[in-house]
Amino acid sequence: MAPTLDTVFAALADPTRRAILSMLLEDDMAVTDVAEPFEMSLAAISKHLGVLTAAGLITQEKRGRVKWCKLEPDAMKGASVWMQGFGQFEPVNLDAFEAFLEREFSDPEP
Amino acid sequence: MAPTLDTVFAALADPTRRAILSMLLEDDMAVTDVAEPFEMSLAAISKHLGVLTAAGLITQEKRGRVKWCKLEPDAMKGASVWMQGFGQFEPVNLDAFEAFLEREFSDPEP
DNA sequence: GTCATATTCAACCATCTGGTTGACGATTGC
DNA sequence: GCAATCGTCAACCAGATGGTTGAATATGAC
Repeated sequence: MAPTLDTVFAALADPTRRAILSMLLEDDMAVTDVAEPFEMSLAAISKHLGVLTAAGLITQEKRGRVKWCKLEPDAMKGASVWMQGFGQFEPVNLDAFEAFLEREFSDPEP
Repeated sequence: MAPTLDTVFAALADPTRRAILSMLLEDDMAVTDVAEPFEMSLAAISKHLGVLTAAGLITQEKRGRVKWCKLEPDAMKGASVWMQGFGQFEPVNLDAFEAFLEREFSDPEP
């Protein structure tokens, strides 16, 4: 699923998912280990990981019976740059600018 | 309502709200004028503006019977900094950006 | 083969979200 | 005063979201 500003921002809007991303900043982790510090079911964490994967913020690789989660920080690039556009007051058409960013960052070149 | 990462990211997850913020980048606007380009009711836009206000991304000031909306880009800072913690995202690829500007301003759509 | 571990799936539920419509209060202009 | 304009409120609706539980699927260990 192609990551978009919609999916990335929506994924980042949940504190559990942001905490998961922070954990993965230190190292890759198995699903069960990701779930351990949270007071919710493994299935709920599995859903959160699905949202993060759909947004491109993590990738999951199955080795044996363990699925490893790996942070993909580049998926934040588009969102980060979009926000930076508000730090400097460019006189540019921001709607088109947003479309430009989507093409550049969300749509891997063939 | 205190702006948080939750409210800011959630507010940014909607394309209508991002478009509104882009419009406000150029100038302050009245609610009716904000709503004009969108194909939805004024009440719907009013709700979106409420979400943006709750997130601190805009402020609204009533002068006469007109309510003016003003961008507050500083509200993005927390979210921006949080993302920077995941890596430095170079600002836009300038070559691609110039090509974009070229298409945008000098090339009428076929 | 059998059992335990790792993870997802399916169904369900409560709540949130983004939209609608119609009524309403506030303000301006004639 | 009266009509028009600006914007919000309230009630409602369909669909998404975030959680649960229990069954199912893989894989590894013995």
